[in-house]
Amino acid sequence: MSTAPDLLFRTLADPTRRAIFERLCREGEQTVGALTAQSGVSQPAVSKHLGALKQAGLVRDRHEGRQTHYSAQPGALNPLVDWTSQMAGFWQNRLDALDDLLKRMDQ
Amino acid sequence: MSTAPDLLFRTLADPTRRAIFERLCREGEQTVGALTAQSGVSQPAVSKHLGALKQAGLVRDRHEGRQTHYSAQPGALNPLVDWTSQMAGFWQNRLDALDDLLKRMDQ
DNA sequence: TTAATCCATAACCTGATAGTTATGGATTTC
DNA sequence: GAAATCCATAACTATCAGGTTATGGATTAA
Repeated sequence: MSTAPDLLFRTLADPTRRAIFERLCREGEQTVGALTAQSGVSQPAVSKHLGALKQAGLVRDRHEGRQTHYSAQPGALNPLVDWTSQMAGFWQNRLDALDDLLKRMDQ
Repeated sequence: MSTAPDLLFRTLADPTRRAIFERLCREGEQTVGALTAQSGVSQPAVSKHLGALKQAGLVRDRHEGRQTHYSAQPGALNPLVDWTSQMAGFWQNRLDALDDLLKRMDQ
C-alpha cells in the first residue's frame, strides 16, 4: 500500500513538471499552449509532463475543440500528507517512549 | 527560496533511499551495517544514499569508533508540509473566489 | 603487530528520463 | 476546400543517477 507516495514523489521530483503543477494550483485551469508559453521547454515536453502528472492523478484534462485544458486535481496530494505525518508520528512515538523510559528510571 | 522542496522531492523520490529514511523514522538511530543488512543493495550504495539524505538535511550522523550511526532529522520535512499546504491553499482560494463570483451573480 | 571489521570514496557501467525535432490528426478559420 | 492552429505521439539523443566492484583508512580484536 506504500506504493502511492512513490509515484507522487517521482512525479513531483522534476522541477519543470512541479512548476507546471504549481501553476495549475495557483491559477487554475490552463491550456497546453498557455502552459508551454512560460515553461521554458517545448510543447511536446509540456505534453509529456502533463501526461505524467495525469497518470499520477495530479491533474485532470478536459477537451474543448482543438485545445485541451488541464487543471490540478485536489486531494491528489493526500497520500503525501499522510506519509509526512506518519513519519513525524513515528518520531513522536519514539520521543514518547524515551520519555516513558526516563520517567521509569527516575522513580 | 522555493529551492527547499526541490532537494527534498529529489532526495525522497528514490524508493530505496526513502525506505532507509522511513526505517530511521520508525526505529530510530541505526548503523550503516544495520541499514545495509535489509536494504537489498550493497553497502557503498547505502553509504551514498545516506550521503544524499544528509545533504538534504534529512539525517544526522554520529561517529562512534569505527561505526557511524545515522538518525532521522525531525523538522527536515517541514518545507514539504509547507509546500503541500500552500498548494492546497491556492486551490481553496480559487474555490472561495468562485464561491464569491456565484454569490454576486446570484444577486 | 597482525588480522579483521566498519565505513567512505573512487571508478566504472547501465538504464531511465527529460529534452529535442519531426509528424500527423483533429479542429477551427479563411 | 485550403490553410492554419492546437496538441499528442514517435523517434532519437544525451545526461544523470543508482547500482556494482575495488580499495583504503580508521578502529577494534587477537
